Amino acid sequence: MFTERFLRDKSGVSLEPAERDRLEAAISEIQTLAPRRTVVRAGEPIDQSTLLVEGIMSRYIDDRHGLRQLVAVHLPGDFVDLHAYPLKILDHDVATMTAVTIAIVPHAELDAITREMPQLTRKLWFATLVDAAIHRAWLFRFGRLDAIGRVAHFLCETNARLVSAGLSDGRRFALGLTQTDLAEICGLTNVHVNRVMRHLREERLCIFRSSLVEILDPERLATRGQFDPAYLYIDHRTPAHSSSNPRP
Amino acid sequence: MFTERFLRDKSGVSLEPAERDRLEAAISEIQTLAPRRTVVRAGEPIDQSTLLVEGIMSRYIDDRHGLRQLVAVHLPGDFVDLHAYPLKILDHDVATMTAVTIAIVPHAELDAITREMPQLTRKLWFATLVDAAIHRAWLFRFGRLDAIGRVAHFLCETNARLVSAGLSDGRRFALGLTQTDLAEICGLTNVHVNRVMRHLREERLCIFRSSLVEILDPERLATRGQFDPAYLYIDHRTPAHSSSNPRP
DNA sequence: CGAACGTTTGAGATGACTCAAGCGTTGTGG
DNA sequence: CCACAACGCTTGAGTCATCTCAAACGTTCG
Repeated sequence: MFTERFLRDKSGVSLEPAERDRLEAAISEIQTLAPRRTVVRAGEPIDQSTLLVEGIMSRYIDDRHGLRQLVAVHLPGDFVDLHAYPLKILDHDVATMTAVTIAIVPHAELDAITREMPQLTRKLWFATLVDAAIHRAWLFRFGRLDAIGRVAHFLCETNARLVSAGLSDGRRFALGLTQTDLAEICGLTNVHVNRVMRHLREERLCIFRSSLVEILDPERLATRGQFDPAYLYIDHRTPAHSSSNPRP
Repeated sequence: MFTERFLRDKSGVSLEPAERDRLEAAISEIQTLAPRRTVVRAGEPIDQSTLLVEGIMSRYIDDRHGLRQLVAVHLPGDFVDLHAYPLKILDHDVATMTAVTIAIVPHAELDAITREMPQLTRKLWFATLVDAAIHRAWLFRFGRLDAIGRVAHFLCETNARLVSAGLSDGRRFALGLTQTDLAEICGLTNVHVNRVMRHLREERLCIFRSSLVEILDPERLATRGQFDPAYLYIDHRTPAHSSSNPRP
């Protein structure tokens, strides 16, 4: 079940069995890719989209000097470039951050789905709009938070999303990123991210060492990052995930 | 024709006459609203969306202390909160910036459209994704540009969008915003925006006085703001707009 | 063992902020 | 029709968060 985590726990739009089957059937191929590979370039027409099964991917925009600004980080269960289906050409690049497993969905299959299953179409639309809501949260992060707040906000967001994917227990999760990655995500320098991490550690809010994030005080970390998870549209009526165990 | 400017010149998705008629028929009401009124609050369920006919609207997220971060500015022709149709609840507030004329579209009408007109549905989906692309451009602006670059980028973007709406000739356009509005948009203080505007004036790049923006050197302004209009998905095969003439 | 990569720390530079005050324009009520 | 209040624009001075540059240290892996 490659689509197992897609739209899991999203309020009011979790997939019906028939819809999930249809989406599974739309997958043309499963691939594994190495870390730090660009898989889609801005401006190139594309006729398929990528569902992330395992690993972390990113979307970024290069500036004139080749410095990249990350505009999204994708976790297992995300339909990374589903928006390429209506758009056909992307305004940004897509890359792997870690090694990943992805499922390829041809746009021709999505054409069929939009013709035949308007309810499922609306749920796919919904999924792209949650990504847009995350963009807005990132705008808030950039515009209103200082360096410590930005990192705190990102860690809270990632934790909430991984809990929803069944990959965090709410306090500890694996995150195969470097401090330099964190810097690109938060619009800071790696040097300053390092100082921020030291601060979070000394304040007993959060520890990030050797790809393991440990949130010591979720409450205070969320307050420091002014984090309110409403924009993730996670349905809290269905509590945790007993299906797949969280991995440390 | 209240939908006249909606999706105008968007590459590959301009509306067929039948689609435009259907959308016009979906409008339940036309309203005019005063400047600086909040019209939708985050977290409140909504069952209708707003097409902006005239004026400027904004979307924003409040921080803990009530300071707002703008996450979008909407111009005539924008379907301001179409994303509320799949999402049902918004993660941000929606407000008028100037006096506006809006067209209300009930979600029940959009339900009918998604059932009956998959092509039009895909175009509505497309419209929400262009908004997301603009979010990404804003993230780039915040993460990679200094104060002068941010303002330059925003002015270039607004110019391009207004040209597409037939409301700018590419060099001069009316923009009923204050320097404080510009500061909220660009994540700066109004004091600093004032210094930025002086710089742009002295460099003969752009003048903004009494609600009139005059771009003196579009080329250099775009360079200064690292502005590349690709993310707006405007179709450049159809040249300028002879106002509301039908196109071949 | 050496090379590549990531983390850590220090010192100095700087872009944007805060606070404060003055000026110009517009609209309104006496 | 004037006075004044409200609002937006402009400028100055001092502060601070983050950046840049630089160097050292730790870890992993071929």
